[in-house]
Amino acid sequence: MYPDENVPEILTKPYNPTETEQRIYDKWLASGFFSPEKMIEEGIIKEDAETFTIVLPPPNVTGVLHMGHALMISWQDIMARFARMRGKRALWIPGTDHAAIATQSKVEAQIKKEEGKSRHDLGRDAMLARIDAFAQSSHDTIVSQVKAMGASCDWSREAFTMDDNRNLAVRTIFSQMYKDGLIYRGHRIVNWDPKGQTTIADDEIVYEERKAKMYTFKYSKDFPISISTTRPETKIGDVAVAVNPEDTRYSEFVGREYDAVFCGVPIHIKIIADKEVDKDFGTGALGVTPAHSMTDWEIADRHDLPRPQVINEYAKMMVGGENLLGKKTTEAREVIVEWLRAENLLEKEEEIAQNISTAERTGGIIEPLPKLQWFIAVNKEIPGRGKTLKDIMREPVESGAIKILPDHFDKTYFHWIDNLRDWCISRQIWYGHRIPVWYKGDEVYCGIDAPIGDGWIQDEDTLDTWFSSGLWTFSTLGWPNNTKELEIYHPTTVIQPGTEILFFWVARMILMTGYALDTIPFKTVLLNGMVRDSQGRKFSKSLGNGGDPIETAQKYGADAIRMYFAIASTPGTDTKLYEDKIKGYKHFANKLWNITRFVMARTDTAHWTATPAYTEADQTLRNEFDAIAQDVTKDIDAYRFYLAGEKLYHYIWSTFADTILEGSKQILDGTDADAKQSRQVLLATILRDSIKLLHPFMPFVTEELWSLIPHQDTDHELLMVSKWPN
RNA sequence: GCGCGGUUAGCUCAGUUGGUAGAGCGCGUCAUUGACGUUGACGAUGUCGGGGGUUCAAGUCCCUCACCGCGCACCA
Repeated sequence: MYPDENVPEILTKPYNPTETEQRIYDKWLASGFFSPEKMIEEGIIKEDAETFTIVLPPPNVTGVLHMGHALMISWQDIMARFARMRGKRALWIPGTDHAAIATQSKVEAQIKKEEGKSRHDLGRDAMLARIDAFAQSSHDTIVSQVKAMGASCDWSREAFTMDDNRNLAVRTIFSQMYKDGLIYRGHRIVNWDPKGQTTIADDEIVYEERKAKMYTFKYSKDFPISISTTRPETKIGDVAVAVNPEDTRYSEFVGREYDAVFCGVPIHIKIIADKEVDKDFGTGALGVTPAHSMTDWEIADRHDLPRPQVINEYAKMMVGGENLLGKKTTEAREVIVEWLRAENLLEKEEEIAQNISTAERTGGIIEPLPKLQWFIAVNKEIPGRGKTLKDIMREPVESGAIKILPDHFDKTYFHWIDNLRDWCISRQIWYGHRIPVWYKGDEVYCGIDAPIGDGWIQDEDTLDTWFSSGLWTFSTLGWPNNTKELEIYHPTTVIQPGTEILFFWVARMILMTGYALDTIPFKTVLLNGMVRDSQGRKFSKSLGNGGDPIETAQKYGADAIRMYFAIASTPGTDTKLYEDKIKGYKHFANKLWNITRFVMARTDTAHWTATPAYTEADQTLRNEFDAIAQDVTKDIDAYRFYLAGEKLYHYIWSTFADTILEGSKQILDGTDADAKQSRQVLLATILRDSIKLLHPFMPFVTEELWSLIPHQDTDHELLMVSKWPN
């Protein structure tokens, strides 16, 4: 029986994360060491220490943190704490994202539900005030949750994608791009979301497979060619029938023009030949509707065709007689099909599977419409640079200046760039960065600030949220001001987004940084997959399948969730969440707690501070540990947290506790004084170094234990800034 | 249609450069008033999706097929 005289009272009870974590986080905050400048001031690191910079992918201010955020914070904090302990000038910049359409539609839905009002009932200013209030409260929740996960972010540098500094950055880069001719206003066919009443970018479209009816018919009895469509209501807007140039069935008609009255609407159809037409699809003839189909718009470009619009922003018919005018597209479709039947023009009706385009945020069915919008030209040469924005996006990944992990994602990335069209950046919503363009009569002014003089009216539209997110690595460091911080901390070291925002965000950051600073935003892109429930489903409120990391942290400790995500999740791959496993890591924290209790009970301070002199057997054990430590260091360096975490878990539990510690009992109770002394030092030093190695993964329990064990002079009283072993 | 990923123990997943198949959970047997029951010891379970190839040696490299997931394109 060993008296616990060397053991602090707190260690005699099981480890209690909920009692500990808040206290520890406050201690870290009070130290100021989340700011690298404070570490320099205290002499812990040198001013010229290598930098490690990471920006937090800013969570949307649309509510609360979810498991995906918990994963993201777990990995990033491992990197930040690891870098800090290795003596780097480590900076982790936190922030939140205004998320434009996501936030606005959330608040709109809430107001609609609770007060039955639309945003137009409230008006722009009142609506924006409501959104701001919501965003502020979401922000506060999110920040407290990020802290609860133990994130060692430098809160003094916290940013918001729509605060004053970031707004200045947006206006600055917009006007530069405008002057360079890379941003232009154009009347083009865009993805219109009738539900959200805004345009959206190509990559904001989500395709859903549905069954649809395809109708085959002729415009009129004497029209020579049959066409097929799933959307008969758009055919009022047809101006041509296109066939493949090689299609001999129709070659005699090419060049001819016909007039018809289609469901009461006069139309004029020209027969044209275009290579885009697949002669094996349907009848091999395509009714060309330039205003309501992307490909048809391009065909119209090539053949100089008119582009009459027949469907409006509310997905209702804007031409036709009483039977059509003002009707929803789905109703109009019925009307026209009935008319075709009555006129005996309908030749075939068949069910086909088709991909329908929906808006990512609102779920609205996309209606392609011609509209006057703002675009970024990705294929245009940048004045004085001899390359395009597409080149800027492609080059650093091609050359290896930016490394994507897992590396097979670079193929996906290049594929996306190759298919990229001009980026539509204007949105008809209110919440977001207002486009810095003003109009007066025919005059157009673009600048960082409003033009001088009366009568200027600012563009009503706001910018795609990813426009400001694209500036995140450098706008958070003070750009467009030429700050010292920008010089020191940029390009950042690594960024860690989910695979689903590789295009939305990663590509846009590379574009914006390459354009504005002629450099890269980061050197490594570490992608994480999605966190799903144990059945592989997405977490969602409607499913009620949980997914609240804070609730889970209260139950098992933030350390347990962090260790879980470190080990259970590999780059680029989805992770299913199992509570039992998280529970296992809570047990592990307690195991470490009890290991410390044992070691402290059988050692005294001298063993922790002595210069080690081991017996041969103990030296071997120490060497084994050193090898593990080196491995772990290499693994973290190479972003293999799952390997590092698992090695530590195993070493500490199976090797250190079950083998070394169990084997020590005999030695400690034995009569060989040298062996005993050696073993006591061994236990103390391996434990101390294990606590260090584990700190990036499980910062709370390790910091708490650190405060209880004796230290060497070379170590700091805070584990967070103590020296990494090896 | 093009591309990417996955398929390893009952379940969930590792397996970094090719060198005798691993972990956790679960399961079975046993132990224990001695740091910890949030414990310990021991144990069972695998034609590493199918087929072919390269190699002294393949879960790992190459080809091919199947199924699952995803991205892009098409979507008249």
